[in-house]
Amino acid sequence: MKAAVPITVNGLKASCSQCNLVELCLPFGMSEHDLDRLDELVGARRKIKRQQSLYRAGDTFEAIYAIRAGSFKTDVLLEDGRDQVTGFQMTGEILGLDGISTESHSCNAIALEDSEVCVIPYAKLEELSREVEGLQHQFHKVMSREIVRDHGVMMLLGSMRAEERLAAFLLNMSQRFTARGFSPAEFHLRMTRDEIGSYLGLKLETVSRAFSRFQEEGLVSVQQKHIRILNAASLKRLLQHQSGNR
Amino acid sequence: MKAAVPITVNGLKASCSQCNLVELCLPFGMSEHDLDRLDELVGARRKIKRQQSLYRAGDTFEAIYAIRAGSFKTDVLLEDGRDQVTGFQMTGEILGLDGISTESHSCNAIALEDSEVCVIPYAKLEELSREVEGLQHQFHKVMSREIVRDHGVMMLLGSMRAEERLAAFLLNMSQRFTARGFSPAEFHLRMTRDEIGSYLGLKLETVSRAFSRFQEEGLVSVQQKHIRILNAASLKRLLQHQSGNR
DNA sequence: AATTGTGGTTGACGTGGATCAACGTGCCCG
DNA sequence: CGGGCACGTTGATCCACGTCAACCACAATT
Repeated sequence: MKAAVPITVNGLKASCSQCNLVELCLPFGMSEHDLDRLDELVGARRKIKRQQSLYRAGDTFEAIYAIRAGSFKTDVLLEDGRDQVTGFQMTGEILGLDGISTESHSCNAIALEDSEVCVIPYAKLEELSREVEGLQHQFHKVMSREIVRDHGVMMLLGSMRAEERLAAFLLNMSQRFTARGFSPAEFHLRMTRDEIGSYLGLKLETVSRAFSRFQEEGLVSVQQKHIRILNAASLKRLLQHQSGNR
Repeated sequence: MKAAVPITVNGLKASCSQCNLVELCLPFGMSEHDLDRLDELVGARRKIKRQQSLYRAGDTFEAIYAIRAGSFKTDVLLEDGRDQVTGFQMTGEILGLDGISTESHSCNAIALEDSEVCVIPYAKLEELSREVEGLQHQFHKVMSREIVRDHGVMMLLGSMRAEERLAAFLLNMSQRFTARGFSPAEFHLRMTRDEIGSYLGLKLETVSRAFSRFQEEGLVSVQQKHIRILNAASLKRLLQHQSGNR
C-alpha cells in the first residue's frame, strides 16, 4: 500500500464483489465465483476533482476505468479548436475503451463533479478474461453497447431537430438515473448548457430555448440544472412522430 | 468449386492464412502460428447480392462477418420511418459488432454491390480468443477502432458544415481505397447521393450541390459515381481551417 | 427507337437554428 | 456585504441548408 502519491491514488483496494454498483458495471451477470476473481483485477481507486481530466487525448493507454462515484464527459477536439462532447458517463459506466485501438487515448475524459474511478489495468483485464469466460463475455458486451449507443447518437445528430434531440437527451438521462435508483422524473444535470449543446450538435442558446419551450408547454419544469419531467409521454411522442428535419 | 448451393452459402472453406486481405482484416498483426489457428474459426463464406441484407435489425446475433469482396452500408431506423446510414464498409472490415450487446442486431447491413463475407461464428470466436492471445487482442482493437470511428462521425455531424462533411468523407474514402491498393485520387463510389447524405446528415440535394461546388473550384472531378480528387491539399485545408457552423 | 425508371443536377424559395447582443441570476471570494 | 464571474435566458437578425419542383442522363426493357 502506498501513501506518498498526491491526491490521485488512494490506497483503498477496490472490491467488485462488495460493490453496490455490480449490476450496472462490468461485472454484471457474472457468477459469484467469477466475481471473486475480478477482485484481483481492479487495482487502485483514483479520485478526480471537478474539471480535472482522468486522461487526455494522446495519453498512452494503460487502463480502462469504471466510475465508482460522480460523472464525466468525454470530448474530442479538432485542430482548429472546435470540440465536441461525445458522451456523458455516470456511475458504473466504463471509460477509456477508445484507447485500445491505437494504444493511446483519442479523447479527453473530464470530471463533471468530484468523482472516483476504479482503475482496471488493461493488460490484466485481457489476461483475466482469457481465464474467466464470464468476464470476457461481459467486456465484449460493454464495448458493443458503446457502439450501439454511438449509433443512436449518430441517428440523433443526423436526423433529428433541436427539440427532439433535447427530448431524447432528457429521456435518456431519466432512464439512466432510474437505473441507479434515483427518481425518473426529477434530477440534477451536472453539465452546462454549452456541454449539452456540444453533445447534441446545437448551440447553447438553442438548448436554452428548447428548455424554455418545454417549460411553457408544461412538459418539464426547469430551474437551472434542476429538471423535473412533468409529462414524459409527450416527450416520447415528440420523438416518435412527425417532424424530422434533414 | 461448386455450383449447386443457391446463392447464400458456398462451400469454399475460408482460409485466413491464405487470404490476401490479412493486413486489413481481423488477423492483422497476428503471428504465422496464430494465423493457422484462425482457419479453424472462419466457417463458410456467404455471398450477398446487391441490395440484399446480410442481417437486419432484430435478427438474432450469431456471428460477425469479415468482408471478403464488395461493400456494405449499415443503417438504423426510427419507428417513424426516418433512417440513418451509420457507416459504409469495405473489404477487410468487420460487420456485426453491434449485435454482441443484446444478442440481436440493432441495425441493417445491406450490400452496395454483389459481395462476399466470411462468417465468423461468435461463440467460436470467444472460445478461440481465450486461447489465442493475438486474436483476443486484435478483436478488441477492431471493436475499439469502431468506437473511435463513431466518435469521428459524431464530431462531423455535430460540428461541421456541409462542404466540410463531404470533404471529410471523400478524404476518408480515398484513404481507405489507398489502403486496399487502389488509387488515392480516383475511385468509384458504390453508394447513391441519398445514402451519402444520410450518412453525413444532409439531404441529397445538398450533397449534389457540394459536389458541384468542389468541381467548379477544381478540387475534384465528378462524373456520377466516378470521383477524381484533383486537389487533396485544398480538401484537407477545408477541414482544418475556418468555418465550423454550430 | 420508344419507354420507363432510378439517380443526379439545378433553381427558387422558406425556415430552423446560428449569430450577435443585452440582460438576468446565483455563487465565490475578498 | 458587495463586486466579479460563470452560466443562463431572451430578443433581433441572418444564412446554410431544407423543401419543392423541374429537368437531365443513363440503363434496362420491349
